[in-house]
Amino acid sequence: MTTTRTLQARQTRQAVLDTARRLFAERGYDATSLQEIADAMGVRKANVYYYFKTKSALLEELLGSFTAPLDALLDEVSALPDRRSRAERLAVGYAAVVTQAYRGRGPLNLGDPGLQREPGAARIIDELAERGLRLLFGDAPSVDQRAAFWLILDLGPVLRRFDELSDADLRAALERLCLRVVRSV
Amino acid sequence: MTTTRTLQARQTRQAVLDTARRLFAERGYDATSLQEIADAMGVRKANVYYYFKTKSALLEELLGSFTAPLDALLDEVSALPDRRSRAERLAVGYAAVVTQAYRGRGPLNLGDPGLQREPGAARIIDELAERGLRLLFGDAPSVDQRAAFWLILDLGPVLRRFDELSDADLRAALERLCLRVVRSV
DNA sequence: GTCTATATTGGGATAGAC
DNA sequence: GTCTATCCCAATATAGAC
Repeated sequence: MTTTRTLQARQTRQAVLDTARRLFAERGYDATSLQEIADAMGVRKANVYYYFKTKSALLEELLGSFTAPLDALLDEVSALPDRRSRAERLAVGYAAVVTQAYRGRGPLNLGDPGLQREPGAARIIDELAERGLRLLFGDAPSVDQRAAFWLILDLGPVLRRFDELSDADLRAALERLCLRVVRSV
Repeated sequence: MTTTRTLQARQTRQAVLDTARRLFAERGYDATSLQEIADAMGVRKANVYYYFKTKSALLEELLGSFTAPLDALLDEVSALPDRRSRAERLAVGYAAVVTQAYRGRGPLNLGDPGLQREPGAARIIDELAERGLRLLFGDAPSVDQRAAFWLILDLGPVLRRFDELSDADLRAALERLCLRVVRSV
């Protein structure tokens, strides 16, 4: 049975994740303290630690919820036959995931130096990226192809500049941007 | 006259700047302590404070040495007549400056959340960017043009992936990348 | 100009009551 | 499950000797 307490637990845990994602995006991972997360939620810091043993554990779970839809997208794309349709589907799907993540709770900035320094997070990002890179450009991507790919992997700096756009307009703009960058190489 | 002491001062001050730039690039601004900078230079922390009153003062001077060549580039470009030649000159110049900064002492990652949070640094970056944006695309840039511009403003994530390229190859790759992105809109 | 020593604050993390 | 209280440490920054 689902007790009141386990329900409460689910809610609080999710609130931690949502708040952390927003604050990590706004201020960066390193500059966001668990104290600030707790304050923004209206709970005590120790309560946050009840759900996540360390700050990096919180980050990794957060990152997982961001990369899971991307992994699913790569699964789907790997079934497509030719490179062109793969690029198309990837751009559309990527724009959707990024927009959703950003507009829902703030983006997870994959280029955040704080993430690169957490070994677990860096590994997750690298593996996802390598898979996408090979799916798009084959096993021996050229320098230009790799450069294009790494350029669009982190859309955080772009997203931050388009607060005035509707979700649909933002997603469409990102689709066009990604498609143009990967198609030109 | 130039005494031994003022000479020493110039050297130490420059060493602080070089070391800080390298560490900020490698680990991020927030994650780099003045203690680490001092250790890497082989001096005491208080000595670093002798040259820069605060950590953010150090950042701003560093940022200035990065944006100065870019400002000069914008001056030069603003004298060109048509948009196409401007884009060409900007891409070439931008690639050169970024490569030089990166290979010389490590890049200054303009997308570092730590920089965005320092009001002085954020202002410098925004002013430079706005000027470049208008120079490239006129006074009313489209959504796609703005997206393309903000995308290439921070090449840090791309640079980090090309340690094996020679300076010349890296610069050439960045030129092609920038040109393709801004030309396609 | 560089050092030693220290003040002070804030962060991550844990113990134990309720 | 949430709280109060606390530990420990690292970071920014300053004072004053050499």
